[in-house]
Amino acid sequence: MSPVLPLPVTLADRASCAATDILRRVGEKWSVLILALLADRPYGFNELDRTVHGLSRRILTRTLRTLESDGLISRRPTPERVEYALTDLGRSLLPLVIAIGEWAVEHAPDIEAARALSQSESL
Amino acid sequence: MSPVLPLPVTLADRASCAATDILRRVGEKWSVLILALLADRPYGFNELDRTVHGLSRRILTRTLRTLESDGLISRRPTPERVEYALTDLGRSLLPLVIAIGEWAVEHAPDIEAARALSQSESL
DNA sequence: CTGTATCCTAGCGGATACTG
DNA sequence: CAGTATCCGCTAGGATACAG
Repeated sequence: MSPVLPLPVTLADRASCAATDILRRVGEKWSVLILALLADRPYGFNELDRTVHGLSRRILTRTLRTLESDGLISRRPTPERVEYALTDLGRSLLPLVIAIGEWAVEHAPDIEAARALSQSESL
Repeated sequence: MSPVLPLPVTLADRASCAATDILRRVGEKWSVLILALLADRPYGFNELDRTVHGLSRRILTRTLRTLESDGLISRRPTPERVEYALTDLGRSLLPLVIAIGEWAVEHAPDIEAARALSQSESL
């Protein structure tokens, strides 16, 4: 009935395709964390490097570039450092992402249970 | 998956870690679309295969397995077919994902502009 | 301080063919 | 009808070293 990917018809279809696009970008391993940090205040490059443990400089650079090219964060070089900050666009997206995070925290037991169940079934 | 980050402290931190976890699963290429379809009614395997063009059987199977093991959809074999349906958990998540999709549709021009800009800058 | 350059691994996404 | 089995390319993620 509903013709899918090429021609999304319903709002849910169109929204779901657009959603996947964003989810895949924001779903990159460190994107959300960086967005959450920048929500408080701007950060310098090395500041981010020091703050986020386990994140290599290479990946940090790439993640920042991606977020910047999507217009979610801004990059402003100053004499002392390069400052990254949330844009208005990024700031408007953040609540939605945080909402998913809160959903995940709230339903963690259900998800855990489901995974444990499917785990035990596969044995 | 990875044993996540360093001790998340604030609610935003905790939510952002949990968010990444979910985003990465739901961000799989066909997950949202399948969830959106099942939001209407249950579907059989081949019905999904026929409805979603461009999706191979192998990927469909894997996607369904993942969604099922996360408790977002249910799998019920009947004499005629195997029926996949949204669970309550999945149904509770869907609005949040759709919200992101709507955000994406609404801000598509901004994102486009940002990408075009960064594209032209790199030349 | 702010990155690049190289090299490597694991996993997603897909094409194609086969199975009970 | 509902999947598996094989094989393959691409890219995210990371370790390490070097550079302006």
